[in-house]
Amino acid sequence: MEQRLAPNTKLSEARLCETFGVGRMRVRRALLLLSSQGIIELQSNRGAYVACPDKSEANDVFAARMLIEPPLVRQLAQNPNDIDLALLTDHIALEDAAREKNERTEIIRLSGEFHTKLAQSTGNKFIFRMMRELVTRTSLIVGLFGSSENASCPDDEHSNILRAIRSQNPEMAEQLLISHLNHIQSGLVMKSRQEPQDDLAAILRSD
Amino acid sequence: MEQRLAPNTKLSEARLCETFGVGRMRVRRALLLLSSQGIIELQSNRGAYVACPDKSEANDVFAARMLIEPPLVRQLAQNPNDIDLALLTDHIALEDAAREKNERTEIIRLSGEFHTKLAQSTGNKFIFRMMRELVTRTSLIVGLFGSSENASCPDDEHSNILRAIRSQNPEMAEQLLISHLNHIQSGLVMKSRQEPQDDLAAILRSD
DNA sequence: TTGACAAAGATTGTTAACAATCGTGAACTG
DNA sequence: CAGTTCACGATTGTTAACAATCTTTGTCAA
Repeated sequence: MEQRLAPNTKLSEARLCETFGVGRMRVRRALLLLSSQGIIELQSNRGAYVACPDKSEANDVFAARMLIEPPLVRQLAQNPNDIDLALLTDHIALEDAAREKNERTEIIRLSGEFHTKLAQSTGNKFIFRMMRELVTRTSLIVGLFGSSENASCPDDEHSNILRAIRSQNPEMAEQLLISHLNHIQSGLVMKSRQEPQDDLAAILRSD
Repeated sequence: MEQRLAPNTKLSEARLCETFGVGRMRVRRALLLLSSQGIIELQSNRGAYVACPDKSEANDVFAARMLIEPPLVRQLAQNPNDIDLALLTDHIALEDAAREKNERTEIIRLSGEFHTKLAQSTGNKFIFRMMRELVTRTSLIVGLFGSSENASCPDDEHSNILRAIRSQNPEMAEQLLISHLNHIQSGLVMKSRQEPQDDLAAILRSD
C-alpha cells in the first residue's frame, strides 16, 4: 500500500501470483473485489488494468463529494463526539509531520484519510463506505492530475474544519469544507489526456 | 429477480449451481460480488447467508439517505431535465399499475427504483451507485419490517415529489422527500428480533 | 516498405479432482 | 440419562490441468 501504481498499468495474474506468493484463485478474487470498487478495470479475456479516471469522472467525484460532505460536517458540528475529535486531532498531527518531510504520496494518503475519518466518526457504516470509495477515487485523481507543489490539501484547512466542528459551528464547518473541496479541485491540472507518460511509466515498471 | 429470499437463508453453492445451471466458479464469483455489496454475508468455511439487517442497520440506512437524498432532489429541482422527467413520469405510471394489482413485492421494487432513477438522472455515476446500494438495502429492510398494508411508499408521494421537481421548487421537493423518507421509516415495525418466522421461511424454502 | 494473414506464444477463463473444514449423529463413558 | 468424543457425511476452499481467447511475431505478397 505504499507504492503507487500508474494508471493503465496492466496487472497480470501470473505476476501478481509470484509477487505476493499466492495462488491464482486468491489473485482473481482480489482483482474482482478491486474492480467492484472501481479501483481497477477488468476487461474480459484481456486482463486487469489500473483505473484511469478522466476529466469527466473527476468532476463526478467532486460533485458527489460536494453533495455528501457538506451536510456531513454540518451534522458533525451539531453533535461532536469527544473521542472522535481526539482521533482527528491526532490525525492532523500525522499530516503535519508528513508535510514537514515532504512525502508527497504519504500526504495524499493522509489527506484522504482525514475525510474518511470524518465520515467514520458518524458511526454510520454506509456513510463510511461511501466516503471511503469517494476518497479512494479522489486520491487516484489527485495522484494523476495534482500539481506537484500544491500536493492536495492546502496546508491547514483540515485543522480549521476540525476547529469549527469542535466549536460546534455548523455553518462555518460546512463553508470551510466547501471551500476546501473547491481548493482541491481547482488545484488539479485538467489535461484531458495523460496517456503518454503513463504508458512510459507502465513500461518502466513492468519489469 | 422476482422472488424474494428470506433473510438468513443459506445459499449453498451446489444448489445455486444446479438452479442456474452454471459452474461453481460463476457461483462463487457472484456470491463474492453480492457480499461486497452487503446483500449476502460470507462466512468462512460455512457458506453464504442472505443478509439480515437489524434495527441499528436500518437506522443507519435511513440516516445515510437522509443525508444524501434531500440535497439531491434539491439539486434536481434547480436544474430539471426534460428527458429524465419523462422517464420518471412513465415510471410512476408503472407504480400505479402495480398498486392497483396489489403486487406487494413489485410495489416495493418499483418504489425503490423510483429513488434510484432520481439519482440516475443526475448523470453522476457515483451518486447513482451509492443510491442504488442504499435503495437495495432499504428494499431488504422494508421487505423484513414493512407492515403489510402500508406496503412501502405512501400512495402518491413520489408523484408529488416529481411535480415539485418539474415546477422547479427546490424547497418543496426537498421537504416532500424528507417527509417521504420519514413516512417510510415510521411505517416499519421495529421488532428487534425476527428470527423465528424467518427460520421457518428458510426451512420451507430450502427444498 | 507496407499490409494482410497465419501460426506460435502468452494470458485469461473454466473445469474437475483434491484437501480442509465444519456440522451431525452415533457410540461410549461417567 | 446426560455429557463427551469420535467418526462420518456434507460443504467450502484450493490446486492444477485444460480450453478458449487474445497478442505478438514472422512470413508472404502487393
